[in-house]
Amino acid sequence: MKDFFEKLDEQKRERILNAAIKEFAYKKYEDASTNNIVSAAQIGKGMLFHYFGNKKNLYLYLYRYVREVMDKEIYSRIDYESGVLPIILKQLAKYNLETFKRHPSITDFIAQCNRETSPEVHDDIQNIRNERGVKIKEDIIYKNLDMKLLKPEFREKQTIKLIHWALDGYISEIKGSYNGENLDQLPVEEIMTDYDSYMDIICKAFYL
Amino acid sequence: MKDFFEKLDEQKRERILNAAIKEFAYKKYEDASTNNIVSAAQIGKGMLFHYFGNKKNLYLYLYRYVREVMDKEIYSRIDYESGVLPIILKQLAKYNLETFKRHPSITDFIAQCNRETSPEVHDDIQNIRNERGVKIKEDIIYKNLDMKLLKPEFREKQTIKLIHWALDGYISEIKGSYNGENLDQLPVEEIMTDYDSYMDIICKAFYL
DNA sequence: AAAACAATCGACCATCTTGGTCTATATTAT
DNA sequence: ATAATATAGACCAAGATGGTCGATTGTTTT
Repeated sequence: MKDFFEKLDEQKRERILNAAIKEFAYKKYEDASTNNIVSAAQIGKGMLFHYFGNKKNLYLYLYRYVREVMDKEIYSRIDYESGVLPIILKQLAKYNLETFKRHPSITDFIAQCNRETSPEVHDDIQNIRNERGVKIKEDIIYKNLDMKLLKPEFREKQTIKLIHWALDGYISEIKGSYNGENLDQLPVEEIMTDYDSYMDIICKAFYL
Repeated sequence: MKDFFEKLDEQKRERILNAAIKEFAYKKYEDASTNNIVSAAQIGKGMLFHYFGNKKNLYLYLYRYVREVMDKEIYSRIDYESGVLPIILKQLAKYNLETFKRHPSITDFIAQCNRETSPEVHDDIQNIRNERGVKIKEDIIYKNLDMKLLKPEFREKQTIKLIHWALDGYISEIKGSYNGENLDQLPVEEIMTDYDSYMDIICKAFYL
């Protein structure tokens, strides 16, 4: 059934994926409209149901898909060895932006899924979530940090949180400013250069 | 017409306001449902239209209302004199939390209004917005800062942004964790004590 | 070229939701 | 008791919903 979908050429497949992810990202399951999806994806209505059978299947397919993307494109690529938070966060930021470029609404979609309470899909999401242990980003980061690299007066968990919030702030601003159009030309390398200068300030302030 | 509404006892009035603000906060104007509002506010459907005439009037009334609240309860109370960013941000944070307590979705509602593209209300919002000059929070803050209070090596705009993001991060986390229930017991004073300890770290790191 | 097969569209369906109305009932004031 | 006001929710036409299906187009296979 979904074989039909997976055999589509990449362009069309991603058009459908992104249209659907976007629709589900900003509405609860029940409010999301398959009509909006097909019209944004520029396909006939019949096709969506030919590929996925029904709304619920589509939704669960998307959830599995984005989880896999996040895992493969981001989390599994992080190198925690340095023990320096800004270095770890920079990797996260970079891979995150690259994924954002392909699937702009992916983060919001996942957040929406986690909030989802619709009885029709709630349990299924929980099940998929538990299939593989949920990688809780923050826990993994915190466990791999070397606090001795911080200046002595800053060796507290609160410092870690502040650094996290500060550097995430920059990425959020970038994402916010690219809401909409020219996304395929998002200059990741350039952004990472700016990221470095923020990182330098943080390191100068908190690290030895 | 809306006199009827304003003469309601406070409890009911705020129930209606919050139900409506919440409904409009997370959906575009066209997707927001007056049915959801009346059922959340526990009033009959007729009443909503008795008070506001129609959906659009309700929406614009809300927008005027929240703008006034934000102005009166937050922006106009800030004292910029110290020129020290964390001190200014702390005031913002405190007043913000108090407002959040009364109207949990107010910030999201305003954000949604600013994004709003529905032709039926877009222009009206812009007009209300321009009635009084928009106070752009960040501009006012930046203009009143005394950079000489920072350690010399940190006297850059980037430092300011980092501090801003970092401290806003704490407030966002608090707001996120109180999503839903026990909001009337949100311990603002206690939170501000924690805020102080984050503030201290920032000051120790960046200020003389 | 014909026939067989697959991919695609969008009109169509019953059902539900929408913003808004209006009548019938409570409640209050006189 | 009467008049005036406040309230609820059944009801309406219009539109949107998830899902179906016959018709059409495009691509192979013969």
